[in-house]
Amino acid sequence: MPTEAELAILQVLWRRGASTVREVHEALEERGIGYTTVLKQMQVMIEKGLLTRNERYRSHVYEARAARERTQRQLARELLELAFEGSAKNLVLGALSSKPVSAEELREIRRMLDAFEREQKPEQKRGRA
Amino acid sequence: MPTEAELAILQVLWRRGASTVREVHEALEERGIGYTTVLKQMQVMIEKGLLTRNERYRSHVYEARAARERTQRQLARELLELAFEGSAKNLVLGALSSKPVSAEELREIRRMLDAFEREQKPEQKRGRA
DNA sequence: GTTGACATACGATAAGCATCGTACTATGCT
DNA sequence: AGCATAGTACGATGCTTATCGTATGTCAAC
Repeated sequence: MPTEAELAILQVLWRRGASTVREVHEALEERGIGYTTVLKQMQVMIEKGLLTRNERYRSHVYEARAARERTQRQLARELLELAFEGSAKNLVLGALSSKPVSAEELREIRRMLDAFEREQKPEQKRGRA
Repeated sequence: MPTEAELAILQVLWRRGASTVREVHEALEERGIGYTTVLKQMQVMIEKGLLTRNERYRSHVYEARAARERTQRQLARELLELAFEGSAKNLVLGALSSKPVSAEELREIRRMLDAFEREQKPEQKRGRA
């Protein structure tokens, strides 16, 4: 369970892929946060197992250890238990009412639901693996 | 943005309605946490504006200041920005894949989507105030 | 081989969180 | 009145987070 600052760093790494501290720091510049702060945070994240790094070069290259989707799933689960009494429906409701959602996005969500329902119902014979 | 421990207390208050510290403590007993700990936390939550209390009786009676839905909406929004790059679709996906969801719940979610789509169409509507 | 630029390592600090112990207070029973 | 009980208030502790400053290492170019 990454903290807020850690999530900001993870977001950058997920978006850019493997990066140096300097690159992450620059991507986070709008936050007005010091270089060594980012460095230290990333070092701590290594210890926590959130990142891996390649030390072959002078500037170490960091990478997120877990895929974005996996972390997101875990966070959703956590929030679900902590604040939504496990009700996925309410979490979805919260997500949708928390900010205006475009019709386009609503459509995509619906498509996702379709896919989900198909997958969840294995009583029907499936042709593909 | 309530912390984890604070959310546990809020959950109890939302479920039970106005309650004394003792009642909250008992509802949380499976956590094996001390009485004065709960008391202190609730006092802090008063200072933060998360709770209100009625001191008319010897045992003060506490109540959540914000409705469950409002807090949930805010939490969803927060997680959305922090970890999902604002993509409601991905948050919904995360919620659904984080644990098995019953067909019944899927149906309800779909119904909710319908309601949303209808609401979004005529004009830009916000959540209730 | 000294220097400047850039890197990492790491200790220090201030704030917030979760937890509890102890002190104090009000109530009711005998 | 005096005591036990059940409450609140609050300080202290240990831990984590976010932040930064300083020390130190590396390397290229003069």
